[in-house]
Amino acid sequence: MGTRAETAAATRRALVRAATELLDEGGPDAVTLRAVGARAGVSRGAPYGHFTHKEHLLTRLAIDTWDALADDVRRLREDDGREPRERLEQALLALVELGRRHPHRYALMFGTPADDPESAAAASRVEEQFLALVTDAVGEQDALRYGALLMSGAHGIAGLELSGHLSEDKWQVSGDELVRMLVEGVAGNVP
Amino acid sequence: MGTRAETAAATRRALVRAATELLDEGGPDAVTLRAVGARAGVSRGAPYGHFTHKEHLLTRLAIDTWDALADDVRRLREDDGREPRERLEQALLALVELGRRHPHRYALMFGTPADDPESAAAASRVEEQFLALVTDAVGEQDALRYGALLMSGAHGIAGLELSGHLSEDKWQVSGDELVRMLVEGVAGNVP
DNA sequence: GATTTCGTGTGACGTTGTCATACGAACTAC
DNA sequence: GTAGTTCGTATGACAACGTCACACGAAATC
Repeated sequence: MGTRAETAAATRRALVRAATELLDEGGPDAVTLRAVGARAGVSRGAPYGHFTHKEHLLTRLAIDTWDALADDVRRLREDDGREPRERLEQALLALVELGRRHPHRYALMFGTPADDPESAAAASRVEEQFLALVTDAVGEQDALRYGALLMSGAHGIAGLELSGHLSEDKWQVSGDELVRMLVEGVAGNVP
Repeated sequence: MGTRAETAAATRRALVRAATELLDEGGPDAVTLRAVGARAGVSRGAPYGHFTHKEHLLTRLAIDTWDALADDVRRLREDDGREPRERLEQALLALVELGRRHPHRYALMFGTPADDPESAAAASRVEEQFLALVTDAVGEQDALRYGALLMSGAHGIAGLELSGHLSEDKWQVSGDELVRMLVEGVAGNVP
């Protein structure tokens, strides 16, 4: 890492890593450019050499999370040992689980309208992977409609869990069970 | 409005009103206590006489929106001219429509875990009203589970619409159609 | 070896949330 | 009616933040 381009790329990675850690540990308020710079071992102004403004850095975090999710779903798709419907259910559970494990990243992904084209592309890759699973499970006919319904359902379950509006005490049902009911209700009607 | 208590209450109302307008017009970033004070005709420090901190004021906005939604659903419930399933569908559509009409208020309601007990109570009132509609449509048995699933579905549809991940061009289906599919799939199985 | 490039450090500015303090008018008690 | 109290409001101040302008210095280019 002697060359300048290499150290600059390393700094950029360190910035993204620091921002991710700060977000996971302390939520969005903890992600200040000063703190990010400090944790990455650079000054408070250094991020501006790599990102135009703070939101640009946050968008990068969202893209990375989208991409990681796309990889997870892709791996699920390549697992031939399961029934299509079970793989579909696993993919929806992966989204809900992402919300549980990294709530602030999840909020970042869906928080604000994705105006950034790169972010939209990353989200599209997840949707493509997911849509293929839906097609395997319910057939090509109406896969789009069912896919939209399933994604909405899973996203709603994740969202209500995150905002604390899906207490198991109150509704007598867990998020995982809701995902199963969702798949059953949608894919069960289309044999 | 001569007495002091009256003018203070009027100021408080003006602050809430100003904050609501600023939120609707310019999103969360536009809601600064200075701007709220200015629009309400008071100084930047005046809000601290009525709310402990900024988040307290925002929580009040969320509660008011929850209460307005509860009223809407209650009115729907008292409309005896419709089939139970249609009223249920209307209630879910009301949630989605709230997201469309007041996206920033919607984000406020579900944005952060509702730690405030008053806010949780307001949300509970909506859930009670909604649960009664579900019971009318699918019976008392498993109404809780189906209610949770329907709420999740509607919330997910609203959320994906707000974040731009439910483009009709891509999925060949509108949010309203998804709500209908959701009610059909859930309430249709329980005659 | 001289010059250019560019990632980085630093100072500065405006804005924001929040607190301490001071003012003044409405309320209370005599 | 007057004196004292209460409390909503106005103002000054402070730290933290995002962001820009500028300067420095080492790597890259010739």
